[in-house]
Amino acid sequence: MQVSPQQRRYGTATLVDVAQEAGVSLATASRVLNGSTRKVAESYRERVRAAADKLGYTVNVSAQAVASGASALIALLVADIADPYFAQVASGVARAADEAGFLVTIATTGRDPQREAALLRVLRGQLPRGVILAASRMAVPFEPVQLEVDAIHGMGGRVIALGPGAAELRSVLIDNWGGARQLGLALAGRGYRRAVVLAAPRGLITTDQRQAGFTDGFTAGGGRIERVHRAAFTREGGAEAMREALAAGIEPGTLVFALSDAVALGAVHELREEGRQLGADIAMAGFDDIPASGDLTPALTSVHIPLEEVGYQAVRAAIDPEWTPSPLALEVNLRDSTPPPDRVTVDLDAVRA
Amino acid sequence: MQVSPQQRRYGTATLVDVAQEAGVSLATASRVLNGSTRKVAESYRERVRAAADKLGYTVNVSAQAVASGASALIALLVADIADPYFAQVASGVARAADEAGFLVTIATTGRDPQREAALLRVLRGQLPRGVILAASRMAVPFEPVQLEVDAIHGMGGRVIALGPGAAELRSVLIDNWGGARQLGLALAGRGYRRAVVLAAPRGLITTDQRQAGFTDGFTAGGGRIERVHRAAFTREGGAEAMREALAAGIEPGTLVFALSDAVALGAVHELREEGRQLGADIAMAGFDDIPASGDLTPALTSVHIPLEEVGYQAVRAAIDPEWTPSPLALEVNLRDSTPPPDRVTVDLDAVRA
DNA sequence: CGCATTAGCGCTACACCAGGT
DNA sequence: CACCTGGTGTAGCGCTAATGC
Repeated sequence: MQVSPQQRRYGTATLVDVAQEAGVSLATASRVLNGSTRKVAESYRERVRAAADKLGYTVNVSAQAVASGASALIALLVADIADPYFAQVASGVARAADEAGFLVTIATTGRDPQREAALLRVLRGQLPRGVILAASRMAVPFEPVQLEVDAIHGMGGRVIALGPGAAELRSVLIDNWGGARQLGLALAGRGYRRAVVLAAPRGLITTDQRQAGFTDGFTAGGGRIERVHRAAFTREGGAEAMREALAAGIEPGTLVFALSDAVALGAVHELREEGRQLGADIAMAGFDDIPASGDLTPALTSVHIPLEEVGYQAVRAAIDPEWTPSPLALEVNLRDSTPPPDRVTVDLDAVRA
Repeated sequence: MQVSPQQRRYGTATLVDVAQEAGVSLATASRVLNGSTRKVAESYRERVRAAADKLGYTVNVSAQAVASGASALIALLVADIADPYFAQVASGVARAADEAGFLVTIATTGRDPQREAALLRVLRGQLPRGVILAASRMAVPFEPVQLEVDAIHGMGGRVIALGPGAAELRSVLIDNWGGARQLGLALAGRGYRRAVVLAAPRGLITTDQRQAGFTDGFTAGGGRIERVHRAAFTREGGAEAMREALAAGIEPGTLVFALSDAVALGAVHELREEGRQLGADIAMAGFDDIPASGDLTPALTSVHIPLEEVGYQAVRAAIDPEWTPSPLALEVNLRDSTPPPDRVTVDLDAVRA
């Protein structure tokens, strides 16, 4: 925080300068330029605005924050901004924040709860109006994180969770369970009977819900979950889980369900490395429906989440007192990575059994 | 900026509280907790830290910024955070900022210079130590943007440009021209003789350089640029340009060079819609080598840019006075979207001519 | 040398006051 | 004269950095 002399304001006009230039009081200038509901005569408004324009004035938001005790800031916490899932959410957050005249600060947790807690503490120092917790939430809340969340509430900030509803937190609801169930039903309906699940470590609400929903739907449709392979909830994790799955043996015509598209993409990569074919040989379905999934050949079956909208709603939830959660529509997109399984294969299979 | 009474600090400890709790002066507490090189006896350090911990103290960065005239903030301006190119850069920025104890604010311009200027003005209000301009820069600087850049310099902030070197700005250099030239040479070397370029509107430094470099390399290798189709520098623009290109007719064995992978991905989508095949039928090369390009089948030939590193270096350039630009290594990755063109096709072609 | 004291950063919010009904 | 309307004056937000002891 060492500051060289010339770093200390040089050529940067302050409100005092503007007021002086306009020949009005500091208070009036403040009211014209930076909010307040109080009325100011049009003639004064003009003069102040002209002066501000002439001097290239910009409000010092830090000073504003110090004086008012709150800032027009939204803090966004994601696991990894390079991940298309979070990037899309961030896009919606940026759009909503911009519309509302808010600035966005972003930080990445790398999926480490310890880091998440530390970052929350730092972010709290910005007195953000809202904090959006997009990094994966645990079923059993991590104590230090919980403490920070409470502290943010204490200073008047709002904490928004994505996905699972949570007590004490506003949430943008994502029906992971329902979407996964629909997917399971649809794929069973297409004729799949055996599935292998590429899952994440237990404890993440999102993944637990997806796994449970899929299992429910797939078995309800007459299918059976043969095995579950767990690895990190990332692309690399997907490759790893798939390696494991292949080592354990996967018969042609088996469906592989990855708990996210990122995991699925990693798995597809691995599967191809091993010389297997995506589609009729090994079918694959993901979740999230990120853009890259559509570029895959054959295109990946997935459950579409309007992620940009999720981010947008999260900001609304943070800054609009009237906001109420409205369920976001998920959509199952069956594509060619899960073709109707070959009848012959199914019959042979029955015979073999 | 209206603040309800309970938004006004409640339960949030300040430095005064900590100092009181620890039984030391405000100044000492400040020195212990928030930097400064001045020495404080270990016994005092202990007491202050214990008090801070007990009260859950976090420095109010806004107050810090007001008092010191600078904040530990990096502002990042991108065209579109959902775009993998920018998402990867952002990832590197986040990592570097975190390492250095900086916070990152992010804003999206949507490729609109007008918006860029407006956002820069707002961001300036945060007194960021550095501003990273990742949104596409124009060959002819947009006046209002230039004014804001000057203002930021005036207040002691550093403005970092990505890509093309620029007078007066520190830049993380990306050798678009050289990379594109290598690509052109390599593809001519593989045997391609005719190329169609899917380009962006003139005026963007990045795209102009890539187009020029490719043209240089490809013709040097014995190839010829048949046509250039211009559309927006986005995925949708790629689809549009490809539509145009297909309408104008593309012979099998022709190489299509898209100025970015995003453009290429849009083009591939379009090409498939039209029933054409990627590879031997229509070959395609992109630029950037974003992860999604590797998931394409056949995988997309592209020029790899270490985007995460670009973001990382940008932050270093912003906060490290000693930083000097070191060229980042680009790498041409020839993949199956540009197979060696069929000899027969080439011969037939020669006969036909 | 190592601590405490304090001015002041830019701004907002409140208290205040002048003039017209 | 009390009341509104629309301006001014200024305390103080939490912190840093220069000065004092």
